[in-house]
Amino acid sequence: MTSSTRGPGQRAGLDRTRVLAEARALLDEVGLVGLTMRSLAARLDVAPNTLYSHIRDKSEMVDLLLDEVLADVPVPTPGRVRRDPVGALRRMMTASYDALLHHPDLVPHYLTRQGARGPIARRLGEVMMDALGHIGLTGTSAEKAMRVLIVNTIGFAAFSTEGGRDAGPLPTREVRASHAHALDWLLAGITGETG
Amino acid sequence: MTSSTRGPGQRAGLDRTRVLAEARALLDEVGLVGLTMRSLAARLDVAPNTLYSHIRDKSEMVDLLLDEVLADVPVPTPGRVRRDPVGALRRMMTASYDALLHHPDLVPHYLTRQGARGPIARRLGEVMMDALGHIGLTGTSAEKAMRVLIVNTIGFAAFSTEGGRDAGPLPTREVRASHAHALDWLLAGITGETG
DNA sequence: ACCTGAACACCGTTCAAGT
DNA sequence: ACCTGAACACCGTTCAAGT
Repeated sequence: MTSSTRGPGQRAGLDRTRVLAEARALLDEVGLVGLTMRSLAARLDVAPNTLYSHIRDKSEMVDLLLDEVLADVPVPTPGRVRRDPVGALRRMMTASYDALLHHPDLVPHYLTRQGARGPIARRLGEVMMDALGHIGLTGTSAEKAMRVLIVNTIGFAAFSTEGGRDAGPLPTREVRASHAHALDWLLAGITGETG
Repeated sequence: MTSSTRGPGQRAGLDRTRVLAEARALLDEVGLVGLTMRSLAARLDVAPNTLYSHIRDKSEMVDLLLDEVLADVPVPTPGRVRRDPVGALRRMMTASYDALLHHPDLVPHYLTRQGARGPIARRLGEVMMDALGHIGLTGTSAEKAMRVLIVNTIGFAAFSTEGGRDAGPLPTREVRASHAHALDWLLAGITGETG
């Protein structure tokens, strides 16, 4: 079951996407602590070092998983962003908060590692800059506003998930309300910036 | 040098405070990644398992270090808090931000673990609640405001120190400015809460 | 190109024993 | 009470070799 009889040279039918899909599944089951190169290899029924044929190292794998989480965040259309930029920002940040809550273990890494720097995260960043532009912010002040919103979201997501996957039914209502409240305060500050 | 010739039963003159002091020194030198039970034992010139005579496990040690970092935050006097509660909050959060920046590796743990729950952190929390009370907030709304301010500070500290101890001369000016700006927006929202 | 066996250089922690 | 040797159950990663 754990390691079949397969000699060197005999394929196991693995590819990069399969490895990543199984990594995500394993992450959901056992958390980041349980997601080791060796446990992932066991699940795929290959030797641990086989993974290095498909992935550079563990940190690359984690980075890819981080970006995938953000795929659950709906991207508003340019028209919608133009018509209601503040609402678009509010929805994006709330959806991001919810997406992050589904993967408590990963959250701290968004703040630590360059984290949200994969293609999906970059796309979200572009849309945010677009929305801020419609509010009247550009350049460094827009970047500052974006940082503020991102930190608020990731910070509260991390705060909501203390202790990883053991701390009760995920978003204690109070913390979720705090995130929404802080978001409003920040958006008020950001829009007031231009007046 | 690394391991002297000492038989079982022969004391090394260790105690809990000495262990913690040396752990903090080692942390400053090599970062959290380099702070292992074995490296700390080597520095103290004892066997690795000796540490368990003075500390329950590694997580307890990290928790104690987390709390120690906050000792650098000046606690305002009750009179000062009464006279200028908003200013007191601003100074406390800014000082906390700066203190956290001195220990980049530790920052994510303040959001992840119950983190800031040691005696020093609890004392700071009490003073914050006192200040919020003078502004006019009590109960759950005061707790919400406190959460918002704490998340903002820790979040930006984490954001300031991407990649731990390798990312340039610590606070990129822009991020530090963002923290100050967000702090003002949040304090404005908090004080507006009561009007 | 994909996979293996074997090994390297580590971890945190426990257990029994010594003084 | 404090410390040791030895061991357990792990890690991530590399290297040479096989098809």
